[in-house]
Amino acid sequence: MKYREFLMLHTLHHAEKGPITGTFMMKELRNHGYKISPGTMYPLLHEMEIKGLLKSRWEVRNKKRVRIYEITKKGKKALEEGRKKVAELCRELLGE
Amino acid sequence: MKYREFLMLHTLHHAEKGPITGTFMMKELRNHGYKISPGTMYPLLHEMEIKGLLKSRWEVRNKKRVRIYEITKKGKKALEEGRKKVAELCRELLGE
DNA sequence: ACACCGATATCGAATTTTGATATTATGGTA
DNA sequence: TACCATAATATCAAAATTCGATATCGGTGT
Repeated sequence: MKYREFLMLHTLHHAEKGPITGTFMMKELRNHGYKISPGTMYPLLHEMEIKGLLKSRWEVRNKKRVRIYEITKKGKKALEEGRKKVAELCRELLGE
Repeated sequence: MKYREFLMLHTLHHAEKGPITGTFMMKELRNHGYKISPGTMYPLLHEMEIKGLLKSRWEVRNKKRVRIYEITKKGKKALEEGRKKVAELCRELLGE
């Protein structure tokens, strides 16, 4: 499980709760100690859409045009898989 | 928390249980789904020694000369810090 | 129409990882 | 002793990834 997968996992986690945008995710990740640059975030979201984990549409929010991403069925599956890996990681590093 | 920090954390985790070597850690990480090349592993161990998280010595095992790494007091502290971060990660992604 | 603002997109530079290859010491053989 | 095979460690150029400054794009107010 590489770094980029963790970023995807976080993204899916938030997308599961509700629609997300690029700036929202950057702030959210920042709050959890992940300083992600736009040059990583936007291509990441795009890649996730290509992979079918998210689907996007344009929308106007706060008088700004933003791209809204929503999680797909495939994305939810990937999220569950990712959670299993994190659970394993916890068992491994934090004990049973 | 970047990828390299996760690798360090895993390494400290194993070093806490007992002395480790480069090849041992590569195999161990492989078993947990992290495919690390020697070009990452050895410089990582060296960096960790420079940072004072591990200390090393040469030893002969199975008729081969290996570098043995042991965790230091500073390494144990770093391990605890890392575990806290993983625990946060789990709470965040897996729920309370 | 125009300027400003903020979200998204882009891309060359900087950083990190890879993986093939080199180095090194050991044990065995002659 | 000299030489070879083996395996662990070390190295480094190439590939992959991330950064971050800059560009683009559309909405809003004047």
